[in-house]
Amino acid sequence: MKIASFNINGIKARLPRLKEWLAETRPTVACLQEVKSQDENFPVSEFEELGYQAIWHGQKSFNGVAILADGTAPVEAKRGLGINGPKEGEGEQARYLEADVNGVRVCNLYLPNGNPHPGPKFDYKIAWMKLLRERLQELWAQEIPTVVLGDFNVIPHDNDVWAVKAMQNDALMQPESRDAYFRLLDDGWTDALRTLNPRGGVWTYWDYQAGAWQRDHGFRIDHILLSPECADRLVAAGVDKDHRGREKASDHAPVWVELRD
DNA sequence: ATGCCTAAGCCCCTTAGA
Repeated sequence: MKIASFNINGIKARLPRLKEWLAETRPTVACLQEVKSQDENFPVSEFEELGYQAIWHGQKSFNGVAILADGTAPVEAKRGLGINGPKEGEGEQARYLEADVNGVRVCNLYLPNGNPHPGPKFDYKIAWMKLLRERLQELWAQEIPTVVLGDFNVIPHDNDVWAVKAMQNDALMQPESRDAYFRLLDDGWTDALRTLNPRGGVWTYWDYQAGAWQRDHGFRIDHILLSPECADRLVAAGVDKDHRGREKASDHAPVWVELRD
């Protein structure tokens, strides 16, 4: 089965490109981030026409996550990690959705960006990552075959970015962000793209600004982590890079893993 | 030191992204 993650940056603006990607690459499971739409506006019928069933956790203007499954209904297991946003009186942001599909637990996440650093948004990012780790430790203890994927907003290594200097003050590669990410890996999760591309140089994001795509000024922040049961089934992992270069593209490219059945 | 570019919502500019 193929499990994919795609930060679409607005489902309304991206719908033609998103449907095109689903039809061309036909993932078994597609996890979406930055849906940027309220629940009642989620275009579920558009996906049903393509043979996908879906669950979603929306929010007005920002954030929002969804899980699509080919020919079957994702069975929701958890919605949100139980942490409020960084603004006074703000409720929980729509950043986490977990479901079972074909015997695999899929954890779809849109991790807080954390800029500017330092500040309350960065503190929120680190707190969010701590709660994520606790949730993943629960799943680990239950020995559930699990895939954790999405926009982590963390550049793990220096060779995951086109120029370290350009990003060194950014929340995406602060030592605290990286430490929190590596604590997850130390718990035993396998970073699928890293495992198959240990020398780095694989990007999943290119900024809209300053000709970043044309200059290949990108970095890797969309990740797919595998529990041991899933890591044993890993046959391939990749980035659908050409989808970043199309008209009205997201600033992220889709990432995916292929697991043996 | 800042804008570069894009999306959404609401009012044509602001907020947020990374």
